[in-house]
Amino acid sequence: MQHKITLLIKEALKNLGIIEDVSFSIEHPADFKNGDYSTNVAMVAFRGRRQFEKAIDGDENTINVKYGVDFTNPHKLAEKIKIELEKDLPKEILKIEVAGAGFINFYLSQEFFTERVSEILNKGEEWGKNKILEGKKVMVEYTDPNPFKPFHIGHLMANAIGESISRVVEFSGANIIRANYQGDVGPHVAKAIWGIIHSGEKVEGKNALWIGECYSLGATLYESLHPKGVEAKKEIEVINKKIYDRSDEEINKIYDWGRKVTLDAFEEIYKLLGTKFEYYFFESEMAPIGEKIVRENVPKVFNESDGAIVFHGENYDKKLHTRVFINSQGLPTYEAKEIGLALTKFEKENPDLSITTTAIEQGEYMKVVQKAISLVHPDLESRMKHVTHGMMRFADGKMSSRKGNVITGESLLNDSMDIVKEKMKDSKISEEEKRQISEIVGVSALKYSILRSSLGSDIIYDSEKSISFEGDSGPYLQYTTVRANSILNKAKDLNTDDKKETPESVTDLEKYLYQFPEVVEHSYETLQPHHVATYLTELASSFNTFYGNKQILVEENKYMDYHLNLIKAFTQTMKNGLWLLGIEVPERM
RNA sequence: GGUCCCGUCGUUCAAUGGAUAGGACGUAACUUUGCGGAAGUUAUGAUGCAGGUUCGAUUCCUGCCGGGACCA
Repeated sequence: MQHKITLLIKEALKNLGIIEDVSFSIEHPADFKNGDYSTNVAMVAFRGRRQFEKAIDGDENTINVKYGVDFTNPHKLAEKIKIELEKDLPKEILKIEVAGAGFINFYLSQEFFTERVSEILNKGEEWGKNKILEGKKVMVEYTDPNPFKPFHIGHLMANAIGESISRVVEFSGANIIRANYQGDVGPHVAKAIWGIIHSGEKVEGKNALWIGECYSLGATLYESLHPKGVEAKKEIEVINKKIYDRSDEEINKIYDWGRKVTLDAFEEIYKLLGTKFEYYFFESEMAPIGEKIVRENVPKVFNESDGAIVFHGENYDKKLHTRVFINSQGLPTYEAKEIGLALTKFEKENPDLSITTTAIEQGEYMKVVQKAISLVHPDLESRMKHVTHGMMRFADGKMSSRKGNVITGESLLNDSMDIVKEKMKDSKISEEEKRQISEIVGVSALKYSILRSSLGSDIIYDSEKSISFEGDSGPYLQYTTVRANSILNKAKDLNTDDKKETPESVTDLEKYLYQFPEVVEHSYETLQPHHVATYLTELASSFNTFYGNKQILVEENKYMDYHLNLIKAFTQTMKNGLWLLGIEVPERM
């Protein structure tokens, strides 16, 4: 429709003799009373003429030759364009009005909206998809928790965002490959193993939570200046070496056990969250690959410096800085491993686009690493994208897994699910179904609270406020959809043969519904899932208003057939949209 | 100290350079013989400060103030 209006306007401009190339825009006004589409063409043309006037010092004759039409302000020009447009209006456009500073507003006809409702019902699960990335392969890396450390709410945040981005990209026609990158070697593992050994307990039957506590113990002592801490630090460094060369039988055993236990625990959480990864990359595997690439590219890209190998980012872009890729002990750093990872992704799947999502604090680091990669492989530069998200923070400061003041993802999920159970305590639903519903709704509350705001901003963790079940929330969207489905179920056996009239007025519900594909596209272009979240909330709200104003299932409703189709179109759109956020819709709640 | 990001109702979050800056929470009223009240309706209330560009600036530019990230 937007395209059609663009052509109409271009035609009108031509007929008016405006030969200047006017780059106007067409958008949906924020307020429906200003029409369904709106263009600023008159204002842009006016500005164009003003600039033209300045350039030629106001020679009236020349101006009017160039513009073919005389106008003293945008509003007057808009009126002229309007009259031109009205000479041949297509049936989808009901009327045109000029308003404000010179906007030309298009009001679509009831027929247009009725057709959209049918289109939604025909497309079903395909509704909202586009073909921008048809035939393309896109790899998305996200979550990235570390074995031997707790899966904290930051990982929960990363997972919700990465999963939603994956789905939005998938709706744009791409073949999606989900990847997870995990640090299975390094000081944090040594700290955890030190903690396990010094707990004096047997590992049999112990879980990931316990390993997390052992890690916290080791990490705290490692940083302590107390004699005990100094001693622990030495021991941890010894363990760290032994993990690398696998020279100690007992440590190998603990390592293999702990790695499996924590990874299995992560898998439980992924299942609950609805994520399934195709690839798991590990730092231990990326280290030798990255090291080799770095050493091969000295001195072309990397340089030796005091026994280490570094990359001088500032030589290429003054916004970058120097980072160490192989340290003075000859060991590859995170940077080297990151190079190994990036190239492994391209070697395994050769994606057209490789998206990496990390916390915002990795932003500067990734810029340097990606510059280094693009110097080694110039063809990959345009195929790598880095998306950052904010942190989960306590109201009084930063959350740190190193200090142990973390909220685990599991406990937050449990809290959220408990609130749902509490809300359902008086309902007659069976305990088993209540458990299932509490999972779906609890996860939704959490995911929505993460996905509702634009990426990059922090989320302040407050146990009272961060999980919301009313108003602007995941459960609100689910509840509204469930209610709509409930009407459809009740209407199944009703005969609507004599209730097939089409109403003359169009509600906000229809006006939101047809915009869904545009929202998906916008969300892909910006890689920002919150556009979908915001849209769904507006859509659900418009349904609730509709629901409050209309009696659907009453004998007098001669529009019943159309209303039921409209509700079907609504539930379909909600279902598709919530899927993009990684949220399911329960049967009832 | 350098580079980058961010300052919007009391709180939390929106707004491709557009129209009266929009939701949610909170607060104050109201709506249930009407299909699910986790809902709806109404009221309340904000662009850090000072300039600049523009027909038009929350958005772009400059300076200042305040917060954060990375680097040193």
